[in-house]
Amino acid sequence: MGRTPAGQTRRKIYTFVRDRIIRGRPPTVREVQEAFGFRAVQSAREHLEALVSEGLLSKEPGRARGFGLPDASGYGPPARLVPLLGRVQAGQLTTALEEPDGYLATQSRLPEQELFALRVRGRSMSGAGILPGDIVIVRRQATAASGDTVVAMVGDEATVKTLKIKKKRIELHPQNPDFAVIVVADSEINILGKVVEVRRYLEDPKTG
Amino acid sequence: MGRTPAGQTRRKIYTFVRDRIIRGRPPTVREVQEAFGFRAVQSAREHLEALVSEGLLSKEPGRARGFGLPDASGYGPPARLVPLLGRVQAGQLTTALEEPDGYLATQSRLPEQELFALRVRGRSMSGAGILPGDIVIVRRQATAASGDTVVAMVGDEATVKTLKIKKKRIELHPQNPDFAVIVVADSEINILGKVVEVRRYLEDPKTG
DNA sequence: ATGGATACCAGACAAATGTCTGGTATGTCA
DNA sequence: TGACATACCAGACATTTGTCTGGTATCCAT
Repeated sequence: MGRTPAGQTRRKIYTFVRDRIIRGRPPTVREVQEAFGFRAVQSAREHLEALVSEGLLSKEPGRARGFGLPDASGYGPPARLVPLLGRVQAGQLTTALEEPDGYLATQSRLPEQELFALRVRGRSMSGAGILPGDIVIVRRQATAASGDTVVAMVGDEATVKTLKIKKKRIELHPQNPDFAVIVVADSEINILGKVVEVRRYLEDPKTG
Repeated sequence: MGRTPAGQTRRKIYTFVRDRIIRGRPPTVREVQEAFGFRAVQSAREHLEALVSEGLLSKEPGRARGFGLPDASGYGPPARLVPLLGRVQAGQLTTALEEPDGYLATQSRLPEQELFALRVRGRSMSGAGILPGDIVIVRRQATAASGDTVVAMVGDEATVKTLKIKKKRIELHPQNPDFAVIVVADSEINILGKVVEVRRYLEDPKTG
């Protein structure tokens, strides 16, 4: 019946669908139909197919709620959750991973198992903008390049430091003049991973 | 046939389903069945229903891919995307919001429209651990409390500062001795919002 | 005006998916 | 041992959902 200017409804349908996907469940064709007051399923379907042709949506034909966001859409890969660990003590990483304090949404393409998040204690990295209470997201790896910010075991607890590789030894540099450089033989270093992201929540992220 | 120790398979199914929801589309009962090698749909169904009873999953009966993550699950609300703006110039916030540089996954419960993200320029907030290139996530609001980290218009560009409310005037404090405090009459202040989160990507978040 | 494109509609069919009934085997515990 | 719960299976049915065919109305450019 009535007719909408070209592209207007289309755009709204796109935002609607995208929002639903991000929230965890794409809409069915009929849900789109109802949300926009179409009297025919086909109307919704045509818009949706058009959005797929434009590359704004992807879809798996024949499957219920088959729409998705294409990887190359600039909206980032689908989010996934990374376990947040309160603290990690000697040899306890695997155990800690099984009982996380919570989960953080990230957009990393890495397998979930390769990432974890850790709450920072102490001011030893303040000079690098990593403050107590901040959360670092870490990619698990046993080695790292000189200059990388890493999580390593120092004594019996995991700490964040800047890695410096020297000829015969390895140094863990704090970024704060009040703390001392830690020097270890390269056979003794125990690197848990490399920091790929730092986060700071200035208010409760759940309520805020 | 074979039988698995109590709860083991159940736990794996939970992780599987949760992961799929976060990625944007919950599995069907039959997808769970196949993923775990059940020879009957009902087996998968029983596990799923049990997870709902335990409160680990929510579901809408009768609907395709009807499972979801309960809000109170501790895994945070479903992720949603916040638009990332490269820079904001005078009066351009609304325009900028329509053409974001990308999107970031967050777990905020706030409506999507109330949040935006901004890339930080300059070292004026280094003392607060906010470095150039960092991303701040901002809740849109025209006022804020003294001491809050805010995004405000200074000249014709948005900048991040600490807000101090004095008797008759408002001060925007940098956190860096090299920068000067900005003093404005409280009628002239133009606050875009309050910083609720700071992020720093130490390697390319898409490849990393 | 006319052909084409867009936006929408009505009704149906078929596949995907949720749900159900009734069963077997294995473990736990009184 | 027997009652009970758990884990699983086989096969079917009903609903939801994707898909299709054929149509009307409006706008635009030629």
